[in-house]
Amino acid sequence: MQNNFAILQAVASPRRREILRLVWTVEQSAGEIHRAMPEVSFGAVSLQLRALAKAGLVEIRIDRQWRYYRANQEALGSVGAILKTMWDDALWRLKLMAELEQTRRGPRPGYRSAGNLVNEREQYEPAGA
Amino acid sequence: MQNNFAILQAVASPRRREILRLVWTVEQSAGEIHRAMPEVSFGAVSLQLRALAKAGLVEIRIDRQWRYYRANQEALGSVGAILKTMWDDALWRLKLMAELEQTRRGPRPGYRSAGNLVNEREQYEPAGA
DNA sequence: TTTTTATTTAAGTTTAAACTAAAATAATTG
DNA sequence: CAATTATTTTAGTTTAAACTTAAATAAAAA
Repeated sequence: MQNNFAILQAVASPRRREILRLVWTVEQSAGEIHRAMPEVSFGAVSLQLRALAKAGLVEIRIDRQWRYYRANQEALGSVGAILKTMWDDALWRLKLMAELEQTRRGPRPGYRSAGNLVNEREQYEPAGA
Repeated sequence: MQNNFAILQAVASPRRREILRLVWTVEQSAGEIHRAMPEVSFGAVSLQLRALAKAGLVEIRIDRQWRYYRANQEALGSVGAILKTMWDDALWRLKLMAELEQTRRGPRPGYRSAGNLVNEREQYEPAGA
């Protein structure tokens, strides 16, 4: 059976969660993972990958001189579902913030500068409403 | 909304999980909690309680000079379900081990010492099977 | 075989968490 | 108010995790 303690322990680290997210649906080599997080050394990435492997949370496929890592979603069990929710929430929040930024940027719709219409008011309702 | 990161972080510590288990269904004062884990100092218990409170995982009811702590199961969300599963599993495992111990301890069923029946063989199947 | 590419591992350092002991706070009782 | 009880908070220490750099391993290409 899965060792839930080890899973919670492993998943408590933001760095390891970041790695898990990167290899959640696609396998990636340690080098590719490192390129996605250059703020940390290659060695650190390798060590965290080892920690994840020790907890059984990533699977490794060896091909020539490369080792491809991939999240073991089954091993993560319900903890995996929590991670997915967290990531989806974060994405949703980013999207919402981007939209708010959009409405804040530039003059309000219908604003005229030197007599010229700068920001045409969009027609939100269908024409024949 | 609940901060899942903080929850995972808080729940990664065995000590904090132990405290959560103690106050899962009944409220307990810091002193009572400490009496249940005397291997650690009172101060340490208090600090972990503060950490749990900061993450919103315990609620506090103040009555005179006592502060009663209780797990906030709602705040824990799906992480709470994982904890409960862990604890139930551990209990189940302990029970199983105790049973195995039982069968190992003493003479095998039906053994006779100096002509006397020492360990009566139990009737596992219903009489009329 | 030397060089390149990919990665791990070891040694040592930095940083953060957990802990202890003791002082501080706070309500209660005599 | 002094003493008691319950608990928190502070200061300093211990322990463990995360990290960096560099050496080691290993497969592949020149």
